[in-house]
Amino acid sequence: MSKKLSTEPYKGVRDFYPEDQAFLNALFKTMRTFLEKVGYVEYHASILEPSELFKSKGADNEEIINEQSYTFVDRGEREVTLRPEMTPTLARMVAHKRRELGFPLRWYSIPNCFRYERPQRGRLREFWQLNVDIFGSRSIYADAEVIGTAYGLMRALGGTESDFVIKVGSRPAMNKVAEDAGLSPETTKKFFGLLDRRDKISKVDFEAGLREVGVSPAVVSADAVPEDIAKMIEEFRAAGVNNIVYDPAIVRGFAYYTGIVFEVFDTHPQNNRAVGGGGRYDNLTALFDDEPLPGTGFAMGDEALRLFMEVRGLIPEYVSPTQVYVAVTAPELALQAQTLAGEMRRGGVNVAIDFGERKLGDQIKVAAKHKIPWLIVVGENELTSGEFKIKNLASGAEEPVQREKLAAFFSDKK
RNA sequence: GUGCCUAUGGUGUAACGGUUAACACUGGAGCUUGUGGAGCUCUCGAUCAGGGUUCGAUUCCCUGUAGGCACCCCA
Repeated sequence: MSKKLSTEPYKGVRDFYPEDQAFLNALFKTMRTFLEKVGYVEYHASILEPSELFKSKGADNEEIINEQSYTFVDRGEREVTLRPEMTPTLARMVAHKRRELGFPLRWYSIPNCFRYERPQRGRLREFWQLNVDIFGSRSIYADAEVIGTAYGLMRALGGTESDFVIKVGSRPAMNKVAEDAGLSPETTKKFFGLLDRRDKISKVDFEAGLREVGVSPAVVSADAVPEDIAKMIEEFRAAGVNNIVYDPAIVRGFAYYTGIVFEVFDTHPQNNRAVGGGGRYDNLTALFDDEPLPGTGFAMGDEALRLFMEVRGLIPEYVSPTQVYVAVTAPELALQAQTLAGEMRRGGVNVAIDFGERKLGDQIKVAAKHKIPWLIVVGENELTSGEFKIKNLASGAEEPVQREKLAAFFSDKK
């Protein structure tokens, strides 16, 4: 006997069974509805990009491309990469048509991305990542809008203000701290790395590290709020948004950010993690042309959001998109059941039928197992009388309905 | 890349180093001849791989593999 294949999915990627896919779809639907309400439009692109797109962001990122991406050579000797993030693609698309797009531009996308790394809780090799960006504005109100949009989305997903906190930091402010302290580029890098790690090390170690690089702990305290951020936080307060705070340790790695940066943190004790983050970048299209195009935006991962919702019971119970299951009392009636299903479908109802190969009890079982809310039995009696009993599988209640009124019965029960 | 933990049917668990690896759920078949999504009967199905210790290994040891978690990194 030959060795059978494993039924496990490839390392770090997920199978989406109908219930999983239903959740993902619902999550995306909430995202789309909310973002389109506040003026964003959706774009998309291929998952494949030439590798060089991800290589040129800066010397520091060489390693990321070589070791943490899916890169291979195609049959035409081109080096290609499965996108590990969407921003370079976005920059490419915007730069490609910048003369005809019209700014400010509000775009969003929900791409799947791949990163070659060891999977762990909340971090997988394939993930979907909402990307929200505004191009063509230097206004701090664009930054504020992006932060407010992240806030609004968290609320739209069912989060309350105590469920998450948005920590806002400032690259320029920290650059100035480094400059005032007379730090060399290497020491500045060390300083930023220290800031990034602050929440993972003790306060004593953090402050000792600061003194080591030559920065006073006082200037990186949460009390030393940069003026523009203080004003922004105050304006959010006035608008009734109270969980946005200044945090000097938010610097977002060594990425392309040049201005305000922020991260959305889950406050649940068992789920203390960033669910997303972003900030301002003013030089992104520099890869493609000479005229700088400012932008600001953020990204959120599907798995981090799912965990956020899961620990709070915000994930709704699955119900099949199929509204009605048509059971038949004998195989010979399958065609009649098809006809009936067709009538209901024309009336806008989602209907699946059984082929009558198994007993009525088993057919009911299948409908219940598939979480289909309603059941209709097609038998000789019903076909003759034209009256069908509609069974609610959740409550067990039954209700007689005339054949021609079936579709109407369900039309208000979506 | 580093460290820690885990590995028994499809799923969740059980088995002091000692009979034929047990139980529940799920799946399949049947009975109850159209409301029985229940009940009853039957049934398919597992010790990750390779070494070692032992009279005897699911159990102890080693290696490998896989998975999980944390670190590194996090675009």
